[in-house]
Amino acid sequence: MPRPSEPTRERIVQAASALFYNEGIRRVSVDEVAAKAGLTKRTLYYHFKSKDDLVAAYLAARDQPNLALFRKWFAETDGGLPVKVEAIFKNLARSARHPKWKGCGFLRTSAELANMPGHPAIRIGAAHKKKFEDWLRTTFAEQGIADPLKLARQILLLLDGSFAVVLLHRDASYMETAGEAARTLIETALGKPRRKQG
Amino acid sequence: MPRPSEPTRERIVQAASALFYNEGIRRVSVDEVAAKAGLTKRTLYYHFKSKDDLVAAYLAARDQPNLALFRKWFAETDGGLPVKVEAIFKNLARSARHPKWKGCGFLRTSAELANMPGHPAIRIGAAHKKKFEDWLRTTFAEQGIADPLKLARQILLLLDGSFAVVLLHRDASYMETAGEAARTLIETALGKPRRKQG
DNA sequence: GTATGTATACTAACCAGTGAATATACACAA
DNA sequence: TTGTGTATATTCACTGGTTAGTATACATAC
Repeated sequence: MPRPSEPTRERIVQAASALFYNEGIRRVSVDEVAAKAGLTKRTLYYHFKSKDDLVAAYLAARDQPNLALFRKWFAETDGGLPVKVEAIFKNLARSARHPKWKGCGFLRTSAELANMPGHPAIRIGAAHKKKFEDWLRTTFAEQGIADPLKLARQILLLLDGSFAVVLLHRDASYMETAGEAARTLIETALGKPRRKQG
Repeated sequence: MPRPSEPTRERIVQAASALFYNEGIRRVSVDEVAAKAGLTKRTLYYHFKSKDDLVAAYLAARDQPNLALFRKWFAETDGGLPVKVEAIFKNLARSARHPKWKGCGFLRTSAELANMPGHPAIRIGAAHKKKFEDWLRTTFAEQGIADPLKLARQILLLLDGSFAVVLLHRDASYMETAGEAARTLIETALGKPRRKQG
């Protein structure tokens, strides 16, 4: 039965996403993705020209929803800039306590494919992180922060650090530690009255 | 020619380290490791009971030298606590600019094997990071920091974040950004006179 | 003459990608 | 209304290659 096409492609990406995120790229075979999507490998290769292409689609599908979530958490939190940013980390900690959580798909893919620097999936991951950084930088600039780019980069480092450390230790409390560090850095940049952290 | 034994085992670990770090765990076959070590796979399986065992040996061999390097960079830098810690990041930035640099072997392995939470390699990685954190915590405690554990965790987050971000973007300047953030956090914890970062 | 160490040759499974054929839906003609 | 061509979509069966791990035999040192 032809003529679905877009739904089919969507279904393949859904299946690929679940498998690649949970098991890793190289661990998952194209056959497994096809089986999970309920079709044959040959059909999958009709919609995607290679496994690399499928991996790229997996990450591309994560880009917008991920950023939207961060923006939502930021927007729905009442308070000043430090509090709103810290809220992102608190919400992330909640996600990370879910048993199926396995870190950041972009970072894990870039780690697994580190021997293929030009791989499309890595470019998509890099662009995703740049978008997040840009959003922070713009937000900080609007608040009159002196060096908004530097502060945005520092927050990004804390975010990605917490992804990596929480994945390694399976201890989501690091996510909250990162949030506190972010708050301290933002308060310092704002020139807020100093207050020993603790 | 029998009777070398320990040198042989060592040679295998050396070969495995180069390959696993450069190419990734699942990408590298046991045959490749054996070939690089100049012997057959069967001999390799005489010294290691499985590939997992070999992966564990690869990371175990990285543990001490890595920590020693951080301690060395810290010790050989003149100045206060913030400057000495920042020096670690500066030295790391220099390493990261080397073309063969591919991030932190512990983090990349934990990302690749995230679907096997009990894997020995992940436990070795977690223990390694704990050792680093413990060293920082002890050092901070000796300097009278109020909450040395929290600060040590924050620095660890920045360190591992910079590993991840620099690997993704291939831009070692993030390592220096992380160093500045570390300095800011330490100065804040020390109650130093506030100074807008920038 | 036995522990230790090494090599040859193999198994059984897996995997990315393809060749050839087929089925369906729809446009258009009769 | 009915037949027919064509692009779209799907399947079966296959290839050539790779992989972790092993059965068996052989060599060296002490």
